Amino acid sequence: MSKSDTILKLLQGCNSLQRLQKIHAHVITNGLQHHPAISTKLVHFCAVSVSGSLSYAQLLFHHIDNPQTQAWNSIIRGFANSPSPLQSILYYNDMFSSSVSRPDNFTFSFVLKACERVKAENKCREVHGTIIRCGYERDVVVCTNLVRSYVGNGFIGVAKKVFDDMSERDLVSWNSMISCYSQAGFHYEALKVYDEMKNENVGLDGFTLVGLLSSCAHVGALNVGVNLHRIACEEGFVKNVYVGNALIDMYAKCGCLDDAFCVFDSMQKQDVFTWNSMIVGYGVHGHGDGAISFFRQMLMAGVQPNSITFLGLLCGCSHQGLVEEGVEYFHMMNTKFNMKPGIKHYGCMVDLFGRAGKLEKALDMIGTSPSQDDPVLWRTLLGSCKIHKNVKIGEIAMRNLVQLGASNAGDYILLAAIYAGVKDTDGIAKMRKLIKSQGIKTSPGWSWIEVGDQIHKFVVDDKSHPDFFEIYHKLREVINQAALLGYVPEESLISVAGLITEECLETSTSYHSEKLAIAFGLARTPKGTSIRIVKNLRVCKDCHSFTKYVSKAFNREIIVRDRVRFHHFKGGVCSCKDYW
DNA sequence: TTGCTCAGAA
Repeated sequence: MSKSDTILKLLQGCNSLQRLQKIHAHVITNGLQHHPAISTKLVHFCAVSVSGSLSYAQLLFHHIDNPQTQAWNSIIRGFANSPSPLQSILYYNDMFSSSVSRPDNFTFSFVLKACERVKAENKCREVHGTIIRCGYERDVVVCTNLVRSYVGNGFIGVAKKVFDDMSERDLVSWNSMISCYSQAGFHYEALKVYDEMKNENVGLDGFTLVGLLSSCAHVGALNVGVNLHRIACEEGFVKNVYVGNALIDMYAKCGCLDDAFCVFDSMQKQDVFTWNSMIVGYGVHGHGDGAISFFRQMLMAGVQPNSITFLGLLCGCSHQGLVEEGVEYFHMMNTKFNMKPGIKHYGCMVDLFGRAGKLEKALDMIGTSPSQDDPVLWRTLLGSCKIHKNVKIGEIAMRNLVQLGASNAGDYILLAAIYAGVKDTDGIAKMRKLIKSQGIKTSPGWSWIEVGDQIHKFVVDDKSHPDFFEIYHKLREVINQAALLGYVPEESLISVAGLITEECLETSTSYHSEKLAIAFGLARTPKGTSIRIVKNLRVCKDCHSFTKYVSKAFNREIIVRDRVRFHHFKGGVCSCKDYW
């Protein structure tokens, strides 16, 4: 066996950096440092292996006279997955300007990963052009990476076009499209991709299920989620811990804590994600005690909590008014678990004190937080001032938001509602004028409803639904039925001292998105079944009252998940006891 | 030597 063959063999069995350095020394003493296959292997090991070292890979790489494509690929790949992915793009540029070696399908896949991670949108487009010029636009892996890179850079439409134009799409391509949509917040689109996927006979796996379940959780698509759960059982994916965790999250976010627990209980292995999904689930439902109980069990099971565990706990304490417990866990982070509370934990504490009416303490909390420049903290405080009708601190919060240049329509509406709460008509007029004169934009309100396995989305005064004529007809009938039981529509916004939402600003008519969704639900679902609505904004006072009457008039349970919490309407009353 | 997965207050 020749010396170079011996060294190549040694390299194959190499499993640590120290061992590699010894082999490297051996390479040098034998004068083989310019042997192409050896130097390429050395660089590959250092750049890609978990026990490698990128800086050592760089050192080796710069000693190669004319690095071959494979060596370039290793260094580009290594940096693409490293904490400094920009380096990967710089090496890619170098390859074009200073090397005779040409990029191949691997090079493009790796550099696209780097573009995705550093948000290099222009580079992503440029690489796309090069891919076409070099004739790799039919490579399924390259195109899948291109889709991911475009989504990661915010070009959702371009990504979908690349995906649609792919000559071949395998299961990973479909999974990537779904998970990209899901992670970018395009949940409705993610579920639509699944509909397309079903016609293509590519099957599905754990990755598919996790992406889809995550989108179901976000939009509250329980029927689709339950269907996926059934498929997961049939196809043997329920043992996959990622799938189990995604199922727990889906059930919890759809308001079915019992089903979430069933999944939790049936899992053979529970990791920190599993426990967190339960704790957060109980937390967002306002069951602080449930979250605490799971937290204790988690510690007994020997699972180490992390920062999200505490967010779930603090959120639960805040919604249930468990101030003392919340304070205890906030301190415990530092004293017992050596974790520094982040800005989001401070946000929970501001909410905890604020909700409980301890507004001065909430204000102090912002003072001690790592950043007083975070608009979210001040906005949380403003929300608490609305609940407790505190004009003084409300104005302080607003002043800070304005100074930070972060005030939005929602904030002015909150302050207007605070003025309305104390019947300060001048204050209300001031807010109304500000909103009008500054042309402050509201975020558009929408409501989803799931009927069968389809999701129907409505906006205020929506006329885009193919059956809108029928829906409006039904809504008028529903309003009449509700009126027979005593429902009186609230006339206009700010003049009433009630809950005013952004949606109220958009229109003065009574056709808010959730009313349309409710009318549609009544028309399209069997009598006696529950109707589930998901909203992106808070429920307004008028819609809340309307939904109570509808639940009684039509003998239906109506479950509304708004931006902050769940409302379960049944027999004319709501689970929030009109306090939200 | 390529590509895809789970948790968060307001």
